[in-house]
Amino acid sequence: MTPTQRTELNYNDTHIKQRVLNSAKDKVHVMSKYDEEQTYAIGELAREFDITPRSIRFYEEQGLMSPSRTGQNRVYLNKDRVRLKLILRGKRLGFSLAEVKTLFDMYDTNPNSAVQLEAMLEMTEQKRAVLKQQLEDIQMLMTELDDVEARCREELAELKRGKIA
Amino acid sequence: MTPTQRTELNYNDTHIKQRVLNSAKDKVHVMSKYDEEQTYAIGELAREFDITPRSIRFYEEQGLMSPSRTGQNRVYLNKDRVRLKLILRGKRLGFSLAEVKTLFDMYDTNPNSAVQLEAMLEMTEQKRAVLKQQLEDIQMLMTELDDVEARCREELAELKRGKIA
DNA sequence: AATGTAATTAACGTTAACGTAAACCTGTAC
DNA sequence: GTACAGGTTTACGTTAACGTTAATTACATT
Repeated sequence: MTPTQRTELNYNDTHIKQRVLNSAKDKVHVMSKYDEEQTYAIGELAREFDITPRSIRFYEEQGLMSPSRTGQNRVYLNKDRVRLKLILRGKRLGFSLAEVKTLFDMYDTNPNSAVQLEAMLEMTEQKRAVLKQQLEDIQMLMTELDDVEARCREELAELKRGKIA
Repeated sequence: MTPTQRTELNYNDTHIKQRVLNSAKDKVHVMSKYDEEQTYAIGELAREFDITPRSIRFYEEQGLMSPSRTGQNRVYLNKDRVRLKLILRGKRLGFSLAEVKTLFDMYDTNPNSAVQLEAMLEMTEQKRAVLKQQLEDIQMLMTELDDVEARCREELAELKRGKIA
């Protein structure tokens, strides 16, 4: 509903993902001054992603994020911000919050179990099928939009040439 | 949610449909044998598209379709079936029924007004933007799925070689 | 005549994803 | 000190898109 106003800043997340992956493993990680992480307040994130603080708190309540605290105030790190971004992307694709959560849970879980891995593979297969269907739908709708637009422009042209009016 | 268990038995109902059509007792129009349109009962459409009759009635209640009647029973023609298909496609793409309705309304409205045409063009532009965003999202998600899947397969292979377990 | 199958309207119930209001704390600006 | 901008929890309200009886009708088969 709200106008899309953000399409950039997608490439440098590769770093972040790396770090997420790493910091997941080594709990012994010692921070140097140079990788002191940036923090965000709930309002900042809300503004950045054009949602309300209420939504962010709701996602937490549903077990999709768990930011740290300063006293009783929530403090978000980069990994939280990435999570939020993933949540919103999932939503845009029509995933429910519950589905996003199970994806997160699988991703977070120790993947060194064959069962887990098999489950994960099955899940990705399913999603892939859904995505493929959506792609087809989108393409059909696009060409339909092309048609409609073409007809519109044509009729407009005729109107302007006074042929009808 | 319900497992798809029916894709056949759509052709041999023609008898029943014939009778339904005839008992409709055309007001003036006399049909030749060659332009008799196929008709569908609500249950048939429901089965074909794997939804419930309730949903179809709901779409009608929301002004998205207006099938004809035989007595108090709904009778669907091909155009209604097409409409239904469009509704479902819209839904798969994340459109609300209200949005689908406005699209239908615009499409149905006499397009010989410049205002209407301009509005239509604007609308298609907006939708196109949304679709473009969805395409990007889907592509990103696809490659992410690829990554996850690759990692899974790799770890599985290691497991089987007994390197870990 | 009785049974079964598919349809109908009417109306209340349900779930997801928040919105909204109330009542509260808390650090900084003036 | 006080105003205020931001944060907090708790809890009830809301909307979309149906689900789910219930009570009734009509046609077909046995």
